[in-house]
Amino acid sequence: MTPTDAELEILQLLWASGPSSVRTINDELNKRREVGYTTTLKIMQIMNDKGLVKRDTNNRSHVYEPIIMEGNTKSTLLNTFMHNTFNGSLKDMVIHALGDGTSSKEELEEIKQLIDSIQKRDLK
Amino acid sequence: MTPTDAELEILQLLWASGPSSVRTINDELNKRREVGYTTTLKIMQIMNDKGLVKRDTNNRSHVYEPIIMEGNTKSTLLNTFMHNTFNGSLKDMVIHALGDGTSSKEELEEIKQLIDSIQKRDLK
DNA sequence: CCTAAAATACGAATTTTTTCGTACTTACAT
DNA sequence: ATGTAAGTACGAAAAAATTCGTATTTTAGG
Repeated sequence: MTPTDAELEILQLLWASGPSSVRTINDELNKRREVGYTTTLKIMQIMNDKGLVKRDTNNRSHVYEPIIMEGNTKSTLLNTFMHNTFNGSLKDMVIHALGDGTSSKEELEEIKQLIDSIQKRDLK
Repeated sequence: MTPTDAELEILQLLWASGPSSVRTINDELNKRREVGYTTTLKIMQIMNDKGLVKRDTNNRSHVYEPIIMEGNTKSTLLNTFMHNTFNGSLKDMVIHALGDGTSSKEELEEIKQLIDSIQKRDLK
């Protein structure tokens, strides 16, 4: 199951901070924009129903924790997006990502090294 | 204005094939999945209202043509996605795109060359 | 024990996007 | 001229995602 946008935003916080209460997450969200507490609560309950997270209900304030893995989830989302937008062409996507001139020298160099390390890995 | 998923799918066809009638586009879509003619018509009318395309109504069968540019549109979509999913980190995104081992040797090589050409370009 | 603060539960309203039915129009072949 | 095939127009239903109000529950402090 793949998360919606609102769910993804919360998952990112959970992945970054570890198990958290609704209060904590809602406070984080409200640093960015105004969101009602029950809105955040509801989304997190839905995520629980869907099996994206699990929760510990032992204490009054429930603690939510991601079940789905960050890496897998992002790869799936990326594949879907790449398919929809770039007809599945990684190269096309990279052209658009790098080609607008906003990438720094360092960033380009880093990415080349990244590819090198993948190529070395694949040899083994 | 950025297109929805259904709009993007149609835009891709228009970008690829040039100005087209609703009939043509709907036929293309139906090679992939079943879509009602009036559904396609409606989306294309909405796109016209939004200013994503323009249309020539001189003939009975109207001919639609994209107004928004393919490159710009895809870059915008990519930026939004990268922001939502990878916290704006191009490097993280590339890691996920390349790291799952599904990229061929050739593809990796091509992308390295792509980066090289960008680096050369940026020197000038 | 009682109250207030802070949670959860849950239905429902809203918003956005997609899909489609129906009415109307146009062009053409007979 | 007229029937039919192929369009367009448009409202509204359906589906998906988000937001929130209100009722209820829980807990800690006085």
